[in-house]
Amino acid sequence: MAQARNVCRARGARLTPSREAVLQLIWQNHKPIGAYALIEQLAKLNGKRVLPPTVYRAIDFLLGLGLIHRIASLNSFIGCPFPDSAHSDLFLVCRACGSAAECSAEGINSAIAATAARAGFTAESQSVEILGLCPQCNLQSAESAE
Amino acid sequence: MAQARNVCRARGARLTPSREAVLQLIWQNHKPIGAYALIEQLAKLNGKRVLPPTVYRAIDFLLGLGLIHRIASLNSFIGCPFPDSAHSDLFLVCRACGSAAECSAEGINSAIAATAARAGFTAESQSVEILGLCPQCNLQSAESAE
DNA sequence: CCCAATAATGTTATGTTATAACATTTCTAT
DNA sequence: ATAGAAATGTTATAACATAACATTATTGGG
Repeated sequence: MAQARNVCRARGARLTPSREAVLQLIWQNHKPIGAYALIEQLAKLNGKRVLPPTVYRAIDFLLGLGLIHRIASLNSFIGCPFPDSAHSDLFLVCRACGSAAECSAEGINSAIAATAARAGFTAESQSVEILGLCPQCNLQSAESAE
Repeated sequence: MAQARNVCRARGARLTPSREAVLQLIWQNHKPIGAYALIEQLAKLNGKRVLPPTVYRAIDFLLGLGLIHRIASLNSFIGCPFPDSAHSDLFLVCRACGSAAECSAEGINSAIAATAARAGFTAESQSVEILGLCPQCNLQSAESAE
């Protein structure tokens, strides 16, 4: 959270209470969480109802700063573990437990850059999501299959 | 379309008229198209109203056979140009014109496989979408900036 | 300090995407 | 012909997201 404050200060952005609350909730979850689940949790915390624009605005703000990421294939959001450094925007999404691990993978990014360049395409951002089984769930499914 | 029929025959699946109609529409569009746009077009073709489950079922069927792909970042669907061969599921999505070009990029797939393996993750499918400007739109934006 | 400009939030309404659940029809193989 | 399976029709609603405008809070210039 201190890190988040630094990022905001560096960019002249205001980490207001409601934005911070959304960031907290997303960070506490170690899995991607949907906007409406955030709405519910926020309503419970605040003791009053919370409307969609409230959280979507906070989400947009946090996405813009790179403090969270959107997992397009799940319509949900997850905290970014390295908000200051450049990152790959690459996720290993487990279909069993719903986790989404962000990976740094230089090889992939350079391969993507090369592919885009070859096609004459100017890459601006990317969404790379690998769906499968995380190590834990993989073990479990192997056990249950015995 | 003959190709589509072959794929179906090979898999013992039935390319019924409504599935074929949806496939046609997706193929005719050279850009990703959303489910509700398909519903409209299909209704116009058929001269009667079409309900969501109808197209979503066709979409699921076609996705299952690899005849179309889902572009997660756009909630829309596009035809697969190489339905029989293995493919990368990698798209160059233009934010200006909305096109989505499917790329074969061996380097990326091997890099992804290596990253997943290193993390002990079993990859099953992937969604790799590069957002940016396609060559045509790139030129145009360069011109208009002069 | 006050005020105007800007930024953020509140509020109402609605748009867009997707699926659950169950009824009916069509197809297939015997 | 007929039972079982596959596909489609139908109703309803769930889940995700934003437009548009009103109000409040913040900040910087005077």
